[in-house]
Amino acid sequence: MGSSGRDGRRDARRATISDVAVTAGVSRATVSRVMNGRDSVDADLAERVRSAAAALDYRPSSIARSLSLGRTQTVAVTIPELDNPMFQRVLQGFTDASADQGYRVLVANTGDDPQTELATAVEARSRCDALLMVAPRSSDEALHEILPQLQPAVVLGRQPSSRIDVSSLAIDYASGAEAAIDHLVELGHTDLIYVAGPEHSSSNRDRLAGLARANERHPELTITQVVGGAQLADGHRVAAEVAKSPATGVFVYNDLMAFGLLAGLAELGVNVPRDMSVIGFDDIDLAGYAQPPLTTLAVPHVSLGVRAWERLEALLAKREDPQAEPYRPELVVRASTGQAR
Amino acid sequence: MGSSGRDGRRDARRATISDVAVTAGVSRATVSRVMNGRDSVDADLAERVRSAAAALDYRPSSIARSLSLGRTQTVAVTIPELDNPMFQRVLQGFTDASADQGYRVLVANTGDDPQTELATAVEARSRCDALLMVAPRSSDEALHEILPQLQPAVVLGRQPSSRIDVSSLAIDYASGAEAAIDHLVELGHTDLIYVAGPEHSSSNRDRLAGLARANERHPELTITQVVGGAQLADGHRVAAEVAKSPATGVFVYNDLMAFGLLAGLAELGVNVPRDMSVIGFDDIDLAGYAQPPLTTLAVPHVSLGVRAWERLEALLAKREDPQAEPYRPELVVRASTGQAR
DNA sequence: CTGTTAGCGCATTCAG
DNA sequence: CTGAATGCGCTAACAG
Repeated sequence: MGSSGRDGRRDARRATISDVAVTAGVSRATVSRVMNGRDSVDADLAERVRSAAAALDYRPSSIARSLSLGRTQTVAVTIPELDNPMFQRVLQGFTDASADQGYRVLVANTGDDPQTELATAVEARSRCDALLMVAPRSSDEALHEILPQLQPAVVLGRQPSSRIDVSSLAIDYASGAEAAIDHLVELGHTDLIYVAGPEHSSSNRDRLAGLARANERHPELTITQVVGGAQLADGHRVAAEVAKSPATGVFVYNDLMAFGLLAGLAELGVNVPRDMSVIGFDDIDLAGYAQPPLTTLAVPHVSLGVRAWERLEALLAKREDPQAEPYRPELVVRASTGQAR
Repeated sequence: MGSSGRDGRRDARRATISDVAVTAGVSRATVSRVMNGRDSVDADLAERVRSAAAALDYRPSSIARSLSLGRTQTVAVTIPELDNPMFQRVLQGFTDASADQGYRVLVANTGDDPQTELATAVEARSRCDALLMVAPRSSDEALHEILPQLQPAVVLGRQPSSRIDVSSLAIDYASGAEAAIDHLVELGHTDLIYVAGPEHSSSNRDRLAGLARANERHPELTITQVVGGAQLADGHRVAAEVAKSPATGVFVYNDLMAFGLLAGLAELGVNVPRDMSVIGFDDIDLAGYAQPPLTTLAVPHVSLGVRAWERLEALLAKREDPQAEPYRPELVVRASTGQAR
């Protein structure tokens, strides 16, 4: 088995706890105790162990520890699109927060295929102590069926549409969309466009629900839907259609597309906000530096990542963690929206 | 040890290979062989094993496998700033490429402190089969000293300043900076500003070296350095200083700052490129949608991430992998640079 | 306080 | 082709 036989004295394999035990003249248990900072070890012995360990450049195998302890100090994160800046910010907050408590993060990009998402989640989870699913694409049913096996787990960015038995951290996209429309209404706009997000994404559906609610409260509104997407180019592509429309206000699925739209509108000579008010979603860093600075709905992705970790940590510690209310995006008014003429 | 005694028949612990062996009436070795797709197993037995496994919802413990096989199918990545979009793109390329070959990625955000960077790298590496260090901040000496213990490892975005005994994937920031200056010179600009990056970052030093070389070839140039940073806000903050300068061309450390600068300049009524030419670095997605679209030097971070994985994979397979030339950023001319008046 | 023993879950040599 | 035995490296009960 060992590729070098029993006595591989001169090969470069890492020293094991046994090696340290031998050279320190103690048992492996004692080495283990010293390495784990147990107090109940004679000072002399402890010192001998420490120097032996140093001499051999010994570092405990975390894999062996994992097997023995039954925990890995690692948490898995599944993300549908790792190229999405929003998800990356979540990852950032989550990674930093968990690192503070000695945990590492295993990332898995699930891609757009909902088929593989769950399989990936299961696999990634199996290597770790817990799981965070960011904005899962899978159906509610599939999710509910599999989540029990995945616990501790938390789901971020998905409305807990039925009674979901995992901790979930929702973002109230609907109320955000509603607030966007209300803002445009207050400015006197009545003919509106919604540049939609990915058709099957639940966050797009949520926004549509918000639009519907706003429309109920303001029956005089016209809200035309335009096929969008999620990327800069999608927003840019849509500019001509928006420009020729009689609408005076546009609510865009996300800031990225809003940026593309702003650029396209500028090329077409449409003045924002004079000729057209534009409002985005997310409040990415760049929003404040757009020309004109972009009015938008702020979603604090980094802090949501942090909160996701706090949830998970509570679960790991078997603490009760009260389900928080869905996060309501906050309106940030800048210069891309203005009074209707 | 087992918190439930020998016969925890009714607790929810995952089935182990032994459970499957018992219910299938075979040995654990046979189960192992079946699970790993060894052909040399009687079809009947194999079938019995498979159905037992299915019935018990058995999934092999990857931790136990790791210990037994001596490999984890996981690679570690250290990143100095996980909030840096460029590094995230590297991570994206790397994650997807490695996933294609059945590897998972463990991310570790090392933060700005070079002190902890190496310790983090060692710790993360110890859980994995290999390591990618993205743009390490540590000194060359420290790096050289520790890297041998970390192999297989590759370093991305750092000039192999002395003979470095790990695979490294360098980006030739210096030649990029030179190309930026040359571009401005060709447009007739002679009074130039460099909005500098983080003072101690090696990628900033590299750009400075490029500027020096360009200045040697064009002794008539004046290149004034302005204290910048790396973020949008830094670029914005610097706008006034740039605006009041007699310079007509600005080379900015990265696109993010260039964006901030563009916004600041617009607020001050400085027309780009008429009054001032601006050139960035990186070619982030947004660059083409800036107003005006940003001339910049393209660094293909995603593909660099992919190449980093290819390197690492070659190392893991003990294949020889020829050291490639440092990547030379490519000039992308858009509308933010123009003829000097 | 320290050493002995057993076991985490799996893969693999070696007999049979 | 199959099973028994052994080891991966570490931790934790249990004696002493």
